Amino acid sequence: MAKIETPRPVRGTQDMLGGTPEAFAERFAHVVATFDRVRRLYGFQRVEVPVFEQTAVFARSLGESTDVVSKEMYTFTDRGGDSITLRPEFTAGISRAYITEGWQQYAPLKVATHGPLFRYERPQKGRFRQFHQLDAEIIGAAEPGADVELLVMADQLLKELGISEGVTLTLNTLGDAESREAWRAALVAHFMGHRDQLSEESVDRLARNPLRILDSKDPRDRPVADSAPDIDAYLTDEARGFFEKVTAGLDAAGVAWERNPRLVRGLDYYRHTAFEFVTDRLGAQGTVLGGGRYDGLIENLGGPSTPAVGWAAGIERLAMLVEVLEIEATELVMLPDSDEDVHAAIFIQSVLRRAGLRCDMAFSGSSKKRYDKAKRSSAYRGLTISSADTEAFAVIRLRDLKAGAPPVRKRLRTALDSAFSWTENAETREFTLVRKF
RNA sequence: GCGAUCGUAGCUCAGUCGGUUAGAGCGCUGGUUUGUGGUACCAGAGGUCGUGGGUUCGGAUCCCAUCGGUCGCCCCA
Repeated sequence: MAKIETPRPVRGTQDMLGGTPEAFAERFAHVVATFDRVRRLYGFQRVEVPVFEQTAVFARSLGESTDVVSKEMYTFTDRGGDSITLRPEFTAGISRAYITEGWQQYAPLKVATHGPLFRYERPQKGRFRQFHQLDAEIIGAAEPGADVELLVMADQLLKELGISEGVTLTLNTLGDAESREAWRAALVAHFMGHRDQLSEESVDRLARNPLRILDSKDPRDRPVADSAPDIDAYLTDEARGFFEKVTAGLDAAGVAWERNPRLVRGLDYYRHTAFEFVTDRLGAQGTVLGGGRYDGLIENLGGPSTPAVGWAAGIERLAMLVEVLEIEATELVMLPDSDEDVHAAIFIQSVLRRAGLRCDMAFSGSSKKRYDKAKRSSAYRGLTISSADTEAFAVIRLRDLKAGAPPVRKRLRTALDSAFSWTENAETREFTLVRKF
């Protein structure tokens, strides 16, 4: 018979198993749970949007011809002939829903979501083809207070995850449309003047995406990039005022921030505030949480001119930074003394579990093997279950397996009450159980 | 799309100037120890050395190709 070949996992996808020493699945869940708790503190409503959309949703919002759209999306034609794309981000889908579901009536809308996203990229540390993000958006608020609120929430989230140490909020303004155009023109002029000193890649960027030269990693570009003009001189009074209100709000909330005049965005719809929480603990992927104001996006999608601001954070990246969590250990492992006691053990275990105790029992094995297995596991205690000489249901006894296990005897007594009348021998500490019903 | 690096048991790895039957620890399976208890003892299963080709009397080991993982570049919504 031909050997069946197991299909390999798709490149850039991950499988996460809980209960392992790395506890990655637990850390992942912890990040999500913390986000869900914090977003409620700020009054962000949970929103659910589809995992796939018509390709146009992302193509229009991102700009038809960018690399991202042409090369880095999971796009396919479905059976009905429609072009469908797996969401590479949350913002476009939420914006589409804002328009098509009439959510304008709730503006300003504060929403949060999380889930899987898909990008056709080469995987590396902290980058996957299916990955997961937390997302928060405020739609329909033009005030800098919205930017502040999102940043304060992000700051609290990172603090509550215990990873704010070594993570810095870096902040910039891209100005309003007028400021941005003036700055862009000045940058192009500056880079044209030093064209011969730029890397080949940056010469290419000059035509495609000149702002991106500013945050180039190539050391050859740094002198020219560092001497390029900041946006400050090109800001309109309005744009400057907006940015000042954002930074003043952060100061008022006690959120630490750093100005990074080299922080830019690849897409044209960004206005005013752009920010990233960065760290050096994730290899080449420094950004842990990033976002900004995208006042032009909803209009790009055919909606009314609507101001909006939001951020997203990679759950895997956050999970890599949080401490390894203590895995919730089994409290009681059933240890039937012989095969005849297995059914009694099954019943007792079901009673204890209904009462909220974390119990487990091996599927097979002699009492010795069961004991060995329990001893090697992380379980706190064993519960031996043996037949009684009398007509009693069973005799049970607690056995410590780990030093420093949290007390359980009191809860055990209460749990037993629900199904047994029992006596506890003060000397041997054995419980003799008699079924109530 | 480009580059570097790594692929040996379920896991972590040893073995590689070419030479008997490819090893260890952990895990797994079975057994022994008549037991308030041991991180015991014994045995066993499990490998096309990623895949294909080449050089050679002989390849896990050298060469080429290919696939896959990891990390980086590009890109970063």
